[in-house]
Amino acid sequence: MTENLDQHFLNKVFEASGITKEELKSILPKYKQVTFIKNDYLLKEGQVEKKYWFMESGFVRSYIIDTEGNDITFNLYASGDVVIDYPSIFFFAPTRENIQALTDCVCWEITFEDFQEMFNSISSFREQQRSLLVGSYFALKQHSISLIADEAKVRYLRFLKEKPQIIQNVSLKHIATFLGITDTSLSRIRKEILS
Amino acid sequence: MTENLDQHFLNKVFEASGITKEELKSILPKYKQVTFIKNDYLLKEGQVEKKYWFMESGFVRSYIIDTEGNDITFNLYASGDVVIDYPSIFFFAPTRENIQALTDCVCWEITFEDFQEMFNSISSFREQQRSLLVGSYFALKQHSISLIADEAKVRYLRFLKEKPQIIQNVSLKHIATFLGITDTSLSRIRKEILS
DNA sequence: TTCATTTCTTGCCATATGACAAGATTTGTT
DNA sequence: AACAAATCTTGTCATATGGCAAGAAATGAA
Repeated sequence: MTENLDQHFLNKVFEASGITKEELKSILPKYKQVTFIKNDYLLKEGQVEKKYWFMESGFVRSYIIDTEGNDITFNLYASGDVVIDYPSIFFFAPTRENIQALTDCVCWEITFEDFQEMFNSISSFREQQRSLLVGSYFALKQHSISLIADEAKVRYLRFLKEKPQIIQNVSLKHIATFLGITDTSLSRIRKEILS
Repeated sequence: MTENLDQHFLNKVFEASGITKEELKSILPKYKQVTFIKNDYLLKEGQVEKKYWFMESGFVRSYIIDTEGNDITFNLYASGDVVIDYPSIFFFAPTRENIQALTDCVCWEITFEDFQEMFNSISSFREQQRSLLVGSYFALKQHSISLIADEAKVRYLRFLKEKPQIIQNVSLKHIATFLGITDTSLSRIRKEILS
């Protein structure tokens, strides 16, 4: 890992958030580049998450197994996204969620300790991280409203528009459960859209 | 407002969060007791939220009007809950949501400035407020999964168990849209449960 | 290339829930 | 008390989506 090149990706992540170059010098070294290969688990049900990741490349899926044993995709992540289970990491609670690499991935990992230390000492980092959390909350809120208010076709079309690269790289059955429908229904919806 | 008595409620809110008596002396005065009467709006679509509330008594509903003009309850609040639209307050963004008192309410109001100042200067306050946000995120996550994985009857029964006081005090049509169904369906589900 | 596995599509039928409308009941107002 | 308005229930019918299974297509392994 050549230090200068490695930092390129995170520089891009942080540059828009009012963090100074000086602060970046203490922030960036806390992030470690890690790679996952297809099917690796970033987090498994029952574990307490102690670190989280910025994704540089690849695709990741989080899912839960519901009470009837169904596999339900809770979220799909791509380049630029933050992969984190907030409740587990902040409450030191065993997660109910599995997070798995769908493809080989390059990620930037930070431990909760390092995060916590910088969150308390660097106010611009604090603002940026809080924004990420609120942004996740907002996205989840939109998704939740969509599940109630929109029919499945609309949810699919919206997702297609917002995350085309995910539609192209993730299998339909995973996208379907994320949208709250079966793969069969999604297949029919796609057929209907084509005509 | 007699200072000593007024603070009783917030003392209870803060006491479990490791905030010292000393710190409470600077925190509590920032909260102002306010009352809303039935049908008052705490927040209206298009506004930027600049304060938020701890509820001491009463019931509050947040709702959005979707693209087809349907009124959809997004959340229902009761005593002890925090009434806040995180994305609006943190991003200074006009909200899409309406927040309205369903009954007369007593609340404790804090402005975003005061919040922000204490968030940056008092670490235990910061932890407590971050926990509230993560807790909201977690609740929303559970609700979202339930919308996908559970049939309507299960969602109703779970809500009935978790928030019985809301079921007893809020009209069915509001509870129904919160659960993602129509009031007609909810009425049938209730009938079915009785037998 | 060949075979096995996974993914996607399609058909048939079942079912949960919605749309609409009419009563019944409750609540609020004067 | 008496009326109006809002809320809740119920009936009939429509429809989006699910369950299951079979085949087609794509992917991966040897």
